[in-house]
Amino acid sequence: MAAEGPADTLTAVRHDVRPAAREVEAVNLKEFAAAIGVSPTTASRALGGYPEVSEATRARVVAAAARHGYRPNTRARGLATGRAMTIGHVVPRAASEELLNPIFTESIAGASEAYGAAGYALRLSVVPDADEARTYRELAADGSVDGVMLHAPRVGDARLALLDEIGLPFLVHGRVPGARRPYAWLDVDNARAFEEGAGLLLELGHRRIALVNGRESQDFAIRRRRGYEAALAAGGARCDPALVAAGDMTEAAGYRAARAMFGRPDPPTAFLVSSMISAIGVRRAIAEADLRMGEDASVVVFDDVLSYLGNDGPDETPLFTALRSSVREGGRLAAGMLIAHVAARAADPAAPPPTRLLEAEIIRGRSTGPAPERMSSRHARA
Amino acid sequence: MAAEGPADTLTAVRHDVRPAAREVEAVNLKEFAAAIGVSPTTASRALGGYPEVSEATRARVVAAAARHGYRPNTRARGLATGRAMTIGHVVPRAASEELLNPIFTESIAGASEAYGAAGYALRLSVVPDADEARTYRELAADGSVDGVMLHAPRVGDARLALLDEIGLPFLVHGRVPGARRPYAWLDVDNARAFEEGAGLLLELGHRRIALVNGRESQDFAIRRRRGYEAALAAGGARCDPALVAAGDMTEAAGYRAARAMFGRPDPPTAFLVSSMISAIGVRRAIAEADLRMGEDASVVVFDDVLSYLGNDGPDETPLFTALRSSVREGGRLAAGMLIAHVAARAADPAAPPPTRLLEAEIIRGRSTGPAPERMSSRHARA
DNA sequence: GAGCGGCCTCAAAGCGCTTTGGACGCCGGA
DNA sequence: TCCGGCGTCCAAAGCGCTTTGAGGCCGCTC
Repeated sequence: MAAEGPADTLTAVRHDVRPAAREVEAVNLKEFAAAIGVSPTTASRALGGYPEVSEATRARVVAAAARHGYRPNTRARGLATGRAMTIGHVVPRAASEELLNPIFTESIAGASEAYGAAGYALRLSVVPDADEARTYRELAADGSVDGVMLHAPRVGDARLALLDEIGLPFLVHGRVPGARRPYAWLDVDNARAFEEGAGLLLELGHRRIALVNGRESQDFAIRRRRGYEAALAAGGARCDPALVAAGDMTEAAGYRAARAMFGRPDPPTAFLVSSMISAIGVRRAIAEADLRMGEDASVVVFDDVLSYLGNDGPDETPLFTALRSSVREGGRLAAGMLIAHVAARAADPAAPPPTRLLEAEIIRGRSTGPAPERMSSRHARA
Repeated sequence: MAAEGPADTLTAVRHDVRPAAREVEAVNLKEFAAAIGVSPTTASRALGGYPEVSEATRARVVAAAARHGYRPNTRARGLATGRAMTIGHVVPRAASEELLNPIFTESIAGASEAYGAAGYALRLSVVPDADEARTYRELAADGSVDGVMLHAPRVGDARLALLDEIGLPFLVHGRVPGARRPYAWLDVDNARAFEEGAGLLLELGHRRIALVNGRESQDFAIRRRRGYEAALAAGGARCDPALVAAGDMTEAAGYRAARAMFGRPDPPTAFLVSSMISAIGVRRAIAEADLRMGEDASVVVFDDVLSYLGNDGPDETPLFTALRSSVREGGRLAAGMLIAHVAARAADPAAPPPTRLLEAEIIRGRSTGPAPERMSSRHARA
């Protein structure tokens, strides 16, 4: 069981590839069953939860397994059942270096938790960009995964067709605009969230509402703008292109966008911001313009709830008024759906792909307030 | 091969656990070999690169495999060879939520690249904190990994003893102070790096050098302080405890630490900072004190080269003078060492664990300059 | 007291691969 | 011409498990 077993003295190896020393390998079913005095069949069934064994026996076997530390060998089991009990996540290297990185990470962490709870494993591959398609093919060909999760969908994402072609079940965390066939996905209702956010600001009397968005090569950014526009239209507010920025979701970009808008003759009194990071930049611009956030300028932010990026103000109230939807929780839910989807497809290859739209929760923080009486500019308070 | 195979009409399933539909499964060795007119043995050997087949045959088989998209089934192969060809990374949930997160991610990404190149897979488990030990035991018991990588070592880390006990090969990315037995690790020479950094500042004439460090519950922080102290001692500079801060490596913490030091009667003229993020905070404090970085106050930073956190100044020169060591590259190297270690241990269970110390590279940026003539204080330039 | 479930065992057939021990054909050398 | 030897391939065992089919042994019920 431990490392001190007699060295196997593997002499005269014939090939390079050799069975590994047994060190890590644990007892096998036969030995385990013999040790507790049942047949391998019974032990297997007891552990597998099949109805053919009595409750008493099952309990005894399960207890013994826990005590002995016996677990059926994954590979043997997989070989027998035909299932890998593994979900793949493939991240192209370029993407792994982008700012999106924390989002990936967070989603994957959530998914991993869900897999663990369901007895699944997560296989992570960070691959050179050119190898992405090949990786999927290999994953399918050698049967090392039962399905894959797709992150950071792109417009007209080629991965969907590829995976359909090779018959590997998948689920997209996000949505793919322009997809040809139905596919499984889980997404946040970005349009609705931004519609609500803009609606809130309108209710507070704001008319000059800016949008500090992510790049529109990303599906969610497009949807967010649409929601924003819809709200403004519904509220009868004019939609000024000068108040819409789309760029990287960095502190610096948020700062620059907001500062530029403050420099205009008719500056915004409120901001709808696509990420917490950008919002910090917007806040900096507000402070620099000698305005007070929540009084002279309101901010509503979309908060992905990245775990190490809190939204806590000095007291209990959140700093920012936010549309909140946890990416990690999203990853967790997506994982559950994917597992179910894999099972459904195994039973019926024509099973329709599951989809789910999460609503962001709106929380009131200290960054929003009624629109200032008069259009405030950076000089208004002087 | 594709999804359109006739539905298997799996009727009257007896149990819940059922062989998955064959959709994803590819052709097997027997079929493949038959298709190209060789025996399974020959095909296997050709693909495996064994000397028993002629070059001509091998080429033919390999080409056919590429064309057919044939890859030996991972589980079957693993079962036969006794190797999982998989390395596990276990991340306790709490840790995954910490600020350390980006470091983890980056190291794992690097490792994944190396595994991929070596034909290994990475199995990632984010587990509830209480389940960490159990996870390792299970990983060993069901044979799903050949070894594990350890991140974020803690003082007297209990995982070493546990893994030794269950006989699972591992490698630590970092080092564990107070370890009882030799273990495999890869680490950056933090002491040397900070010694060099402080040395550079001393050479520039600085005597009041501050250290803005991470928490000393982390091994690297302790080593960094030691390096700093050693350099000061060697340079004959006094080591003022008021100029040493240890805390979270956040922008805010860096800012606060530097601001507090500037508020003292005898402020520092230079800073040695443990992370790029903190350095941004330090820079903010410098600006706020109406000083110029690189002139009135110098900064040397340890740069983990997180891919989405550049150190580029306006022109080609880096913004910060830095001790640079890429975490991602570290992960990559660590992965290679671990794979080799696993193989070595399989051949000889008593094989000594490999270790490696990486030297950080020092790069000159715009944040360092000669010590100001007179001790500058925030009022000196007024 | 025969019949019947319930629980369990045994034996065996795979899952798809690697690896061994042999066998087959073909070569050059004797 | 015959034979050893080499290059090549084959048949079969076995990795550890699940799953099936065929009973066997209980203790019940009727």
